[in-house]
Amino acid sequence: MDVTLDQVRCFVAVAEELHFGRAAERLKMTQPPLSRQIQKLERMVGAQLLDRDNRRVVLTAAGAAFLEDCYRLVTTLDEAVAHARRVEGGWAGTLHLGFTAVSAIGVLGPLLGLLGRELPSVEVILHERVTGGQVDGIRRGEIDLGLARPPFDTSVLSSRVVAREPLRAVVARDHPLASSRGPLGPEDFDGVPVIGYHPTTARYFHEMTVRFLVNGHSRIEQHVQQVLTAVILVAAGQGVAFVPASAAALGVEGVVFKPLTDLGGGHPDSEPARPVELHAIWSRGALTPMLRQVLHLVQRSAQEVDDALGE
Amino acid sequence: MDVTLDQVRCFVAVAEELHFGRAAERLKMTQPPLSRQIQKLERMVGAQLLDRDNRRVVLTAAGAAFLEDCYRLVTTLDEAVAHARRVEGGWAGTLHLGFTAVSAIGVLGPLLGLLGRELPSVEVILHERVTGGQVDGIRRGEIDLGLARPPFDTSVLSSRVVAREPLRAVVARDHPLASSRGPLGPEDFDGVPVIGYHPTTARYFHEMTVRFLVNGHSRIEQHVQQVLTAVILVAAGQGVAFVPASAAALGVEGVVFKPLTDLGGGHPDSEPARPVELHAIWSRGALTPMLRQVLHLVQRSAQEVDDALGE
DNA sequence: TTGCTTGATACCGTCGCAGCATGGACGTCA
DNA sequence: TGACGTCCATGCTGCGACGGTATCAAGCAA
Repeated sequence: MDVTLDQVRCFVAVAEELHFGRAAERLKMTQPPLSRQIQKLERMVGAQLLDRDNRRVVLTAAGAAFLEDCYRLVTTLDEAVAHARRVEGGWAGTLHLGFTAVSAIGVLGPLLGLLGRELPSVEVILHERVTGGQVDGIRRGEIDLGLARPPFDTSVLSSRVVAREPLRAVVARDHPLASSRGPLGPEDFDGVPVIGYHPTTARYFHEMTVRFLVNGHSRIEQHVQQVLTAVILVAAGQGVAFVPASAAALGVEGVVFKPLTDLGGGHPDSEPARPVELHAIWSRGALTPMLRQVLHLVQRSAQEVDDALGE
Repeated sequence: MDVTLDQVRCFVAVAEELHFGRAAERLKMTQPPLSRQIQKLERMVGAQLLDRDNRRVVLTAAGAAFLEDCYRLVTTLDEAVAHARRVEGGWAGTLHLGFTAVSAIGVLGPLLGLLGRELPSVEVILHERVTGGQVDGIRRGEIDLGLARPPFDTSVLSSRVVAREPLRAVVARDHPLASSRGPLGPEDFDGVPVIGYHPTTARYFHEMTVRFLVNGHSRIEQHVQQVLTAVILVAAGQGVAFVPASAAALGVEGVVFKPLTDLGGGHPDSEPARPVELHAIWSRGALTPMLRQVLHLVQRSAQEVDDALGE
């Protein structure tokens, strides 16, 4: 046979009361079965835990040591149950969060702050990957939630817009366009060398660049994979590039960010003024309670960032 | 109702096998009651721990978290049982060890070393007290084992000789007796001022001094309580004193230790050559398993010290 | 379709546990 | 000193919980 938690609870009661009658009362039972449980426990443990004659009950050294461990035992159990409930409710656990190196600027920071405040028992593990890598990670179960750019395979992924921001042109500080007034249109870049993006690994910005320049006569000369690379090449005098407004936060020296005329013809529900979208993505059907919790916070975080920008 | 350890064990088995049939086999039971136990556990915990359809079983996030805690739980229980057994056998626990400041020199060190090696799970708490204080401590349960000088109240205390050593005379380096040859007898101290001990608080050395000097004509001029004090007074030129041979280890400068002629008429079973006895004492009837273990080591330790001295 | 696997359910027998009554040892009080 | 009270242990009994057998239902394979 084996030691039972009931026996442990009985022992704790008796050890604290040092009196079988009162202990039985506390356990809402009668004294005889309590005596038997203690006897059985002592037999299982293989040590005399209580020294008792007909007059008094005292803990043996072994009993005192065992009592300490019993406290730890019941505490551990209570915590285990509470923890399981919290995890089930999404209030605790581990969140594997994917994000893109530059694109999440201005979103990831506030989100992590909010997570730390609102879900302190959730451990966040960050995975910096490009959009494609995040999609693979989600499919393999390595990532629970990603922050990435469309488009996604909506048959296996669910998504939600987290942030929209304007598209900007980056030009070197000594470039003629740097001193222009007002928003720039596609025609302003006629004949200007443009740093473009890789059509597959940076598909989103590639298409956005192409869409902006449609019907124009500029020359797309490079195919970088990251926004940061594009900005650095601009600073090096290699041409101009189109980047999300938040790229200004990268702090690259020697470049200026210029507004653009609104981009038409994007997704039907996109805002022309802020066409660059960041989405939260997760495995369709794997909307765990924790993901639900986190998505609420993602929305709140995006809202707060929006409000701050609106001021 | 309440969570049972059996349910926990069932859950661990299923969570590890991810298969009710195999888990049941491992638990030496059939599958239906196992299913019921898991259901009941989930009801008790208040969270779904296993996601199962008719084809496969997977842990939920809550289940994975709970599993970790379950491991801790059973480990804690096993350790608690093992610990209780060790304590009962005297292999672990806490030992309150009393000793006298100077008298235990040469005994306490080796004993503590041996305890640390042989009973590493026994925590030793030292209590430096004079013999009387140790006796009180034992009576109050504050001390388990004392290292003290006779006589004791043998109706409540058991004792065992731990060490015997010669009595020596301490004299200042520039004292006439310092350069004498051979053992000194009582007559050598005729007319010499002798530092004596307090008749009640240092009864043992008081009586030993008086017994040695019986029929002599020396003057006992002080009544110190500790051996160390006596040696220091000797160094200060206040006279000579009688101390255990191990007092040489105190390292007081400016004194020399001189052998004495054998002391007759001590206890019937005492050795005249080594009349100063150190006893281990404990509460009669409170010979716990741990005390038994420790007493063995005390004997071994004394034996080793004796052997070392004999070389 | 049949057959196999696997978890859930129904039903039943048995074992264990709790409760009741009592015993036995010890202290207390008149 | 004997009657009484206290307190833990033990014997006995009834019930409830648990495990086993049989079966079902769902999904996959050939």
